[in-house]
Amino acid sequence: MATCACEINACVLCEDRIYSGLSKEQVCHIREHLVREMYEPHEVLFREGDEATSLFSLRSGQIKLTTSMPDGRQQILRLVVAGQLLGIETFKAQRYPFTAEALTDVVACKISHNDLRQILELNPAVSLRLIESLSQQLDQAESLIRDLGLKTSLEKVSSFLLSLIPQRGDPGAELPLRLSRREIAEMLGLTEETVSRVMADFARRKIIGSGKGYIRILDRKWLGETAGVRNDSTAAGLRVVAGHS
Amino acid sequence: MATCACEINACVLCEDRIYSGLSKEQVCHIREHLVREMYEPHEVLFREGDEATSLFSLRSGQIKLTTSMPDGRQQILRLVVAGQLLGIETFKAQRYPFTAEALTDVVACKISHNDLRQILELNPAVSLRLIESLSQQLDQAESLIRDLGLKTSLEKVSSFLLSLIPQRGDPGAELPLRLSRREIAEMLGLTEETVSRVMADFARRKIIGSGKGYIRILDRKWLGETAGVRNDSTAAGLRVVAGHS
DNA sequence: CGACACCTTGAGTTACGTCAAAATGAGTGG
DNA sequence: CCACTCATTTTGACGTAACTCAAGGTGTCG
Repeated sequence: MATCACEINACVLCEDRIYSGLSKEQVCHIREHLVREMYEPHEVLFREGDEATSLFSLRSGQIKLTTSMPDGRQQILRLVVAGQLLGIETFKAQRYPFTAEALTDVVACKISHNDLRQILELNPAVSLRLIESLSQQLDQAESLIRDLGLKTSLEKVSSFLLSLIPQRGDPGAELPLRLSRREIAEMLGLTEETVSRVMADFARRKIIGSGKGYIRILDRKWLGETAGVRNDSTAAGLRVVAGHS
Repeated sequence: MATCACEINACVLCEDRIYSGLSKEQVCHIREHLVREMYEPHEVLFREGDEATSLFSLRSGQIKLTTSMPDGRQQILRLVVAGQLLGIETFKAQRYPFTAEALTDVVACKISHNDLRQILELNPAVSLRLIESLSQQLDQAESLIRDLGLKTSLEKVSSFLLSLIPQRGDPGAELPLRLSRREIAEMLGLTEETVSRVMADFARRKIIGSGKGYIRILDRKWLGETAGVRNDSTAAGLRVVAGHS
């Protein structure tokens, strides 16, 4: 146990509990495959099109995944937060389909596809966790598709703001906002000017309070209705329930 | 064995090869969990918001997954083709986040989450296949996000048309087009009028040839450039795949 | 202090949506 | 076969949400 290269316990691949049933030697053997890496804000983990041999599990910090067109237009595909995986898309593919850039200080575990494959064959519990993580990511991606495909700028920004609310914790508290207007725009398929206008409007109407680096949700109900959300319990999924024949 | 309820061999969960290493009794035991179901065009497998207990593996046909806003706006999230899974998003969640509707005659295998969980614990190989399938779906979803977020109507339709080209087979051949203009629009975040105009324009410029129920790609290179396809990979997102039965 | 990145606001433009009407085609029944 | 309906597609004229371009404001850091 003491000889493990990766002794941390805060990411999908590192958690103790998924190794129940394995001997300490086996656990160490697995953990030896994990390489711990650190990044600074704006540091790039890899670029779209780079050859992909590994995937990451984010221990702490935040990462944005972006894709861009030849002329420079950029789209944020996902924000990766602590505990989530990153790059499983490449489990079969050879190249990263997006660029990964740290938004904050980041600690991540890196593991090669081959090593992961080995681990999965050894331990079904890890597979289950991986499948759950992937399902959640897919769900999230579909939610973004919904936002991009059929919402107005007002609705998009509302959805975005709601997604900032943590699952647990005081919903009325100040929420840290790490993304610039430009980045919010790149996430929602808008321009930074439009995002700025909408948020200024929301602030004027006391729907949100905003300061530098943070925002505060003042009228969650209104945001929910505007975003087209029916069931307001979840913040991650932004579930839309159909009422329609 | 001969007593298997599901003797077919054309979906992720049914393939022989993933059961290598298991006894015939075990394979039968697994397959007993699979329920084979058939659907007609326009038949709905389940609706957004329905309680989710099962997932499906599509044996043949095509299914569209849609989500809608309270006022009726609709977005197609994905087209499911033979061999793909459907509804793993609900592996943890309780409700389907989209409506699934058959576009053609459909044969699918249905399995409950619990049964699947049991199978996965028994057999790591099935997990691997599932993870690969999920990775591919995620990749596809991200590609659609990219199209929706940063492309113009021209670029969107180009991407879509390119996605119709089957991986194998004559690229210049007539491609069956099962989707209506409205459905293409719902996929691309456009209106049916815009799709109609763009496609009429393409036809006038001899970029495609179009007839009822099919289209023919005449200038693939131009479409690729317009869609902003990166040189070494094809657009994964709007992969529809020409149907066969 | 100046340099620089970020945000806001305004005025003018445009890509796409909306509304409306006509054209086309498939299905049905006489 | 034609006559009918009904859904889909096309085309046109017009409106508008969001983009573009431009300028000015605000905060941060060396």
